[in-house]
Amino acid sequence: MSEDPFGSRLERLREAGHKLTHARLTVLQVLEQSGGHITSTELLERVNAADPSIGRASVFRCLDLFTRLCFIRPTHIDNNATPTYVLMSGGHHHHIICTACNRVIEFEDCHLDELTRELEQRLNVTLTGHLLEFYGLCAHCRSADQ
Amino acid sequence: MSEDPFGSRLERLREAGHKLTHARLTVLQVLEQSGGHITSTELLERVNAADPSIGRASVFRCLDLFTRLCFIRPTHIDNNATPTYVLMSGGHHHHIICTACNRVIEFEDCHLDELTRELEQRLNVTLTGHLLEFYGLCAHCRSADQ
DNA sequence: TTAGATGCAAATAGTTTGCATTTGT
DNA sequence: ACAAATGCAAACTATTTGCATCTAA
Repeated sequence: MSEDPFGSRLERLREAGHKLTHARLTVLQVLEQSGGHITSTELLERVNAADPSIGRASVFRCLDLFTRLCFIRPTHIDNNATPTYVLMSGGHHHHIICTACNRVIEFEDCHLDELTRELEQRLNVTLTGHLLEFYGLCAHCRSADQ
Repeated sequence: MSEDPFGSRLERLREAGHKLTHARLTVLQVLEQSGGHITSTELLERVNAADPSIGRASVFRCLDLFTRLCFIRPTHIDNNATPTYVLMSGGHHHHIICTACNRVIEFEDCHLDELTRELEQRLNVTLTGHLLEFYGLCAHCRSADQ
C-alpha cells in the first residue's frame, strides 16, 4: 500500500489548526477505506453504519474541509448530479474515465513534476496537488464500438 | 481566438446522430460565450435570457449530452454543490484553482501528448480529451499567507 | 475554559421524470 | 412520416442553515 499513512493526514489537520474530532476521524477513515472513489451518498451510508450518531451535516462539513485541505477532490464520474470524491494520495490523482461505460482506470505516473515547477515559477503560485482525468473509450468499449 | 469554431461542434453533434435543435444550438452558443467556465445556474439564467421558451430540463439534457460528447466537463471550482462546466476546447482544458480564494488561472500548454499516446498503447484505450487541474495558492493568496 | 465543532430538523437548491406535444431530417 | 427531442410541472435528491449543545485542546 503506497497510500498516505492515516497519521499524516491527521497531522496536517492539526497543523492547519483543526480539532481532531470523532466525526472527522471517522469520515477520514471511511474515505481511506473507500479504495479511492466514493460518492457523498455512499459516504453517508458508510459513516452512518460506522457510527449512527454522526450527523449528515458533519459529513458534508468534513467533505468541504478535506477538499480545502486537498485530501480529496470532487469529480464527476458518471455524469449525474452527485459528485464522486477521489482520494488525493500524495497530493495527486490520475485516472481515465470511459465515456461509454463510466469505468475508471487509474494510472500512477503522470510526469507532471516538471510542469508543476515551471508553473510555480512562471505564475508565481504555490501548487499543492493536481487531478488529471482522461476521457475516452476503454479497451472493452473500444472493441464493442468496433 | 484559438477556440473551436462553432461549426465544428455542430458537425460533431450531427455526426454522432443528434438533431440540431434550437435548444441545443442556443445552449451551445451560451456555453461558447461563457469564457470557458459556467455553472448550471448561470447557464440556466443566460439561456432563459436568450430564449425564455427553452425549458430547464432541456438545458440539463444538453449538459449531459455535451459532456458525453466531451464538449464540456463538470468540475468543482468553489467547493459547493453546483458544478462548474468547463469548455473542452480542442478536447482538453487546464487550470489552477486557488484553494484560498477560488480564483481560476488558466494555462495552455500541458505537454500531455506523449503521455496520452503512451497510455493509449499500454492500456489499449482511445483517449479523446483530458482535464488537468492544479490546486494551490495564487500569487495574491500566497503573499497574504506571508 | 472556551473557541470550534457537532447533531438535528427544517429550508433550500439543484436535478430528474413522465408524458403529451412539437420538430428536425 | 416519425423517431427524437422538447417543455412543463411535479417529484425527488442532495446540500446547507440556524441554533442549542457538546467537546478537544
